[in-house]
Amino acid sequence: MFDREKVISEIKRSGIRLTPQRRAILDYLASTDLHPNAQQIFHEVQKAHPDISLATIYNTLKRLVELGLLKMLEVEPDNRYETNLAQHINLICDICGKIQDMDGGLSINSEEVLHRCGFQVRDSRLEYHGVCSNCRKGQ
Amino acid sequence: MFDREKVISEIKRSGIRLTPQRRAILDYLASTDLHPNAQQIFHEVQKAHPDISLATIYNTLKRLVELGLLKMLEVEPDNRYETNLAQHINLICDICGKIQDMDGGLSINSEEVLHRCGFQVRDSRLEYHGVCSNCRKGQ
DNA sequence: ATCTATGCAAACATTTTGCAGGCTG
DNA sequence: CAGCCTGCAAAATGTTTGCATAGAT
Repeated sequence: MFDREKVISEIKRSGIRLTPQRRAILDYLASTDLHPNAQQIFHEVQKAHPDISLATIYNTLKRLVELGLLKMLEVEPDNRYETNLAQHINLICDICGKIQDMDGGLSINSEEVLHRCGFQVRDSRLEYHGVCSNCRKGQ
Repeated sequence: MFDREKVISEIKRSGIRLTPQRRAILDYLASTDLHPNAQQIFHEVQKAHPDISLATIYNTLKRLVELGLLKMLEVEPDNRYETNLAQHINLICDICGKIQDMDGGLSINSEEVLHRCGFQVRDSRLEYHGVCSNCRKGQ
């Protein structure tokens, strides 16, 4: 899901510094598929780095997104981060907010979009909103 | 794209009040496919209603979304609103922020998602991010 | 006449930024 | 040892809320 070693070597290659705080953030991201938000990452990383600040979390996440090593999901009430860079569909539960990945893509391809709309596709963002299996039980 | 008359009758049926401000907001939404944000709607409606407040814009938009008459696109830096309720893909330009619609959907259907992931799909949100035709010219 | 909607301003919450000092490479 | 990164706090910004009054039904 998130090859910590590969990401670290990519960071070194890019020239940005690998601090203990950034290592801890990467460790957490490599360990979860919860699509956490900044606060969750903050609380988790705080366990090992009690002095870390939220600003460092945000700065690091921004860098990782810029480097293309992390994807930010712009969902309410606050952004979530995912490490799965392969094309997939995010299943987002309207009840509990859980996000799970489902492999799959679109039938329409980039060339067709370029031809039909003159739009050059660089990235896709595919979401299904609904009710997850857990929340369906409770209803 | 947005049947103003149908939306108005739906509003009346639902019991929420149809004020001049709300009419003006609906008129603007029916007239554009710009996928405007709250500020743009505010500025546009201000032309006819100089005293309208941003809070009224937000309240009305929220009501319309709750009624299912409008869709909110959770994009940075601020949310956009779209009146096209049919299944389609939003083409979002990374350069200028323009959003255009492209008809089309996913090859995977709801029953398959339910079967594969136990997830009950209620809505989809499909976006392609890239560069629109206008911004491609300038590059 | 009732009760929701409005406008105003303050409140909120997430994210960003400025700065002095610390640590990576 | 140069310069990026950190933590802290303040700022910025989109959105929500509280309240008294106006207005739709």
